[in-house]
Amino acid sequence: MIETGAEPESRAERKLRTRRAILDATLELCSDSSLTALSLRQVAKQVGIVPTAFYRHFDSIESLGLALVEESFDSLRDLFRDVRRNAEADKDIVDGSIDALVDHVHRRRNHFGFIARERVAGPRSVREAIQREIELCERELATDLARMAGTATWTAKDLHVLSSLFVTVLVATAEQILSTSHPEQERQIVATVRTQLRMLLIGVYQWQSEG
Amino acid sequence: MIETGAEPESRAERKLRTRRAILDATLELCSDSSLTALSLRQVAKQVGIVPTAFYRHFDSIESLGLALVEESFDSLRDLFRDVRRNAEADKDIVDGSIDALVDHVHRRRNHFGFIARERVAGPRSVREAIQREIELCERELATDLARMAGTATWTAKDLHVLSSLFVTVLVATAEQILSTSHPEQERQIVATVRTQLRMLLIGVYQWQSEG
DNA sequence: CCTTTCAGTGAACATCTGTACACCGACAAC
DNA sequence: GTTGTCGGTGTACAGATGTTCACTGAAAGG
Repeated sequence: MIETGAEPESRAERKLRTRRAILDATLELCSDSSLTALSLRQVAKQVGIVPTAFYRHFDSIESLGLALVEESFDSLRDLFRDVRRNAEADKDIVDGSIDALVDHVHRRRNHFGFIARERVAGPRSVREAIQREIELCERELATDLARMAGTATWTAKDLHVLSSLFVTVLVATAEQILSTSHPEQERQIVATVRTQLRMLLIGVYQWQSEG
Repeated sequence: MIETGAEPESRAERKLRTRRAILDATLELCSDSSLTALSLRQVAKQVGIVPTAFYRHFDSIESLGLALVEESFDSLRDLFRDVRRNAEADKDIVDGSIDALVDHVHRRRNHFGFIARERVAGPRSVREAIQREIELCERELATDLARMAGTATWTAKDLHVLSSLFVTVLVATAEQILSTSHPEQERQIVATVRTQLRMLLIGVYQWQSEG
C-alpha cells in the first residue's frame, strides 16, 4: 500500500469498527429475506472475516438481531423527535409528520425494513424485543397526544388507543414506502396516508371519552 | 395392519392427499420463522416422504409458497363474505366485522399467520403475489363502502383511501391476535380496535370529498 | 393380459452449515 | 523488555442442504 488514509487505531477502536461492519453487513444481507434465513458464514464472508471471528462479537445470529433492534429503534426515536419538532413549529401536524416519516425511512431504509420484517418473521426473542419497543413508542406518543388540542377530556385509555392506531398507520406506511422504488408510486402512498390521517383527525376532534 | 379405515384411493386422490399434507406441513413448519428459512428436506421429513418426492408436486419452495398464497386468500375472502353478511343483517358494522375477524383468525390461524409473515419476509414473488391479492381486497371493499351510508358523495379515490385504511387496521389486528395466546390480552386488543374503528367512523360520517 | 404411467424410493454428489480447537501476532500493561 | 490479552486465522468435522439419476411397484389404460 502506498498510502492509507487511516490513522493508527487502538485495539478497542478496531474491534468497534468490525462490530459495525458486522451490523451493516447483516442489515444488507437480510434486506430481503429474514434473520432466520441468514447464516453466520454469509455474514462473515460479507464482512471479510473468517467465520469463527464472528464469535468475538456476538454469540449467535439471534443476539446480533437483538443489537440491531436497539440500533433500529434509535432511528425510530429520531423520527419521533423530528415529528415532535415539526409539531412544535407551526407546521401542519399531518404534513409535518408525514414529511418526517418519509425522510427518515429513506435515510435509514435498512433499519425500518429490519423492524418491519423481524417484527413478524424474526426469531422469537427478536420479535418480543421489537414488540416491547413498539409499546414504548405508543406510550410515548400517547403523552404527546395528551398535549394536543381537543384531547383535554380524554381518558388515558383512549389516548393510548389513538396512539396505537397512529403507530399502526405509521408502520404500514413505512412498509409501503419501503416496498416501492417508483417516486410516482411513493407520492401516491403519501397522498393516501395524508387523506387517511385527515379523516381520522376529524373523528378525533369530535370524540368524547365515555367513563 | 389389522384394519385400516381407509377405503381404496385412486391414484389422483392419493396424489391430492400428499399435496395437502405438504401444504399443511409447510404451514406448520414455518408457523414461526419464514418460508425463506424453510428447507425442502424439512418439509419432506414432516410429511413422511423422501426429499425427491417433493418435486412430484412443486418444483421449489417458492412455488409451494405461491400455492399457499392462493389458499390463504381463500380464507381471507371467506372472512370478507362473513363481514358482508353481518353488515347486511342488522348487526352493528364495527362489532360484526370484528367478530368475524376474530373468528376467522382463530379458525385459520396458520393461513393468516402465513400472509402476515410472507407479506414482508417471504421470497420476492410471494411478496408480490400477496401484495396483488391485498390490492384486490381493497378494491372489493371499496365497492362495498360505496354502498355504505354517508359515502354517497365520495370520489372513487377517497373510497379507496378509506378501504386501504380499513385493510391496514384489519391486518394489524390479525397480527396482534396471532401474537398472543392470552384470552384476556385478546379481549384488550379487540376492545382497542373497536374504539379505533369508532373514532374513524366519526370522521367518515363528516368527510366531504373535494374534487 | 400386457404395457404404460407416475408417485414415491434410495444412493450419491458437491456445497453449505455451526462450532471446536490450536494457533498467530500486534497491541496493552507492567 | 517481558508478559498477557485478545481479534482474527486455518483446519477440521459431523451434519444438513438442493438436485441428479436409475429404480420400483402398483394403479390405469389398451
